[in-house]
Amino acid sequence: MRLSRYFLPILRETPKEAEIVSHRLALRAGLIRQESAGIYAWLPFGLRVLNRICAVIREEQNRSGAIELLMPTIQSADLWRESGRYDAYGKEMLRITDRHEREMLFGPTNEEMITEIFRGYVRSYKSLPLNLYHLQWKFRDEIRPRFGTMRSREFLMKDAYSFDIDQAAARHAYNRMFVAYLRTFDRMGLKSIPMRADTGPIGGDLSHEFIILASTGESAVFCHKDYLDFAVPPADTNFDSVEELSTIVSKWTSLYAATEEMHDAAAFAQVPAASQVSARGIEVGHIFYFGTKYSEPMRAVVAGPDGVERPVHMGSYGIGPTRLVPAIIEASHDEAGIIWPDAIAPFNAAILNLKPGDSATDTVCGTLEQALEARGLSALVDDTDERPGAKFATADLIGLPWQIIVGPKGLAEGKVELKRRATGERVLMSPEDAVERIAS
RNA sequence: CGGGGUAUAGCGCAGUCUGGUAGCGCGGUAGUUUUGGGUACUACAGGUCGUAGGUUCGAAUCCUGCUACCCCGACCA
Repeated sequence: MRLSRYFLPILRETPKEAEIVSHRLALRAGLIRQESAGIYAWLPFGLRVLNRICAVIREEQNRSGAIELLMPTIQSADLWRESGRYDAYGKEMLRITDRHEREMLFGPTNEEMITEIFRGYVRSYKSLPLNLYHLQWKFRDEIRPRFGTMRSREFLMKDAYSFDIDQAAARHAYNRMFVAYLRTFDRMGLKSIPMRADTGPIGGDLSHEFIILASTGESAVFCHKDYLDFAVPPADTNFDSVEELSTIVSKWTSLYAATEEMHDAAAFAQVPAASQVSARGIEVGHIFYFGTKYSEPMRAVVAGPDGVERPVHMGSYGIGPTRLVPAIIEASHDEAGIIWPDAIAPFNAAILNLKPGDSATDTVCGTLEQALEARGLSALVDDTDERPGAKFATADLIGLPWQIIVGPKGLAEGKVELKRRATGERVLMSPEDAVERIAS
């Protein structure tokens, strides 16, 4: 992709409304544009990041055995009356009346709808376990949205819903998601810590928030520092093995870790002082087991081996991709701009043509782009008329993991300069070697 | 919802106190210049001063209502 033909509105100055670094950088690097309070348009560059985050989430959800579907954003109020949440949810729910005066709502979550779908088809324990998920826009009319897409009213959520015959089976479903979440955040370069959490209005008695530490986090968190060095479960983890997963989950819940609401100062005091981490955190995922809270009132029942019908045991599991974008920026940036982790970078490399119009630099830039694409990698070629200094500043701001600097000076010796954004390391090498290095 | 702010060109701001018909920097366009860390110069384009009403010969400026947005708090799958 040539930058001169792309749509990347970069801001040199910081819009005054942006208080935290991820919000500032998301605006300056042309990722998002605010349209109303808590409502954002995703510009092309930001959308590429969002899509890559969703791709990682899908891979790990699928690996764990979950199955993707897609439910609508607009739901019927009647459905929510069945669970009793239509009145309970309060002003945070955006209620809509259609032309026939039917009461509708913009979904803040989908427990009711997925339960309705489930009960329409599933009758037997033989169809279980089942975990269905989707990635869909949600709307919660937050009292005060803030920090860009960190807490927005309209946001994208991956929400998964598990169905099992009993509590023991549901526990395994919970563990599947637990492990999938550890892997998902790790792949995005984030150190997530599962913390015992309040279940809130969703109910249930087993819940963990996945928190990443960040000074701008919205909640105070307390944990044992060893969590930061725990090894994340590998890709070949057997998600069907009850024992294997429960061993992993036991390990990851063995040490103290709690959010402010669940904090137990006495228990935390038992942690050696040198290992106590008292910090702020961003919630990037939240998982719940809530048993039959919805299946009972909504009559989602399945027959067991004994022929007796019983309410299905459920859990729900959320990740906010539109919150992950700022969370990743908070965790990975420097003075000059964003530093995208390789797994979710909008392009793999920036190719800086320091002298567009020069046949040598033009040719090498074109060759590099094609060579990268042949390897399944993407590149953004800066072919604009800017000064080299401006191009360096732009490349650092938008934070692609690699920069290939192509100028007449280096080409005189047949070399380009390869810069790693994260470390700032710059090495002169042949164009072929640069491609090789990025692909490896 | 309580408290505190803001609204003037795409972005950041001055001008408002003391009313006289709008300005600076960045950005944009054209050109000259420069060419490995945000180059310099010249010219040009771009604003119903959030909105509705009032006072006045005259309102960005004074008064009143409204709206939007931001910050703190409470709130928060």
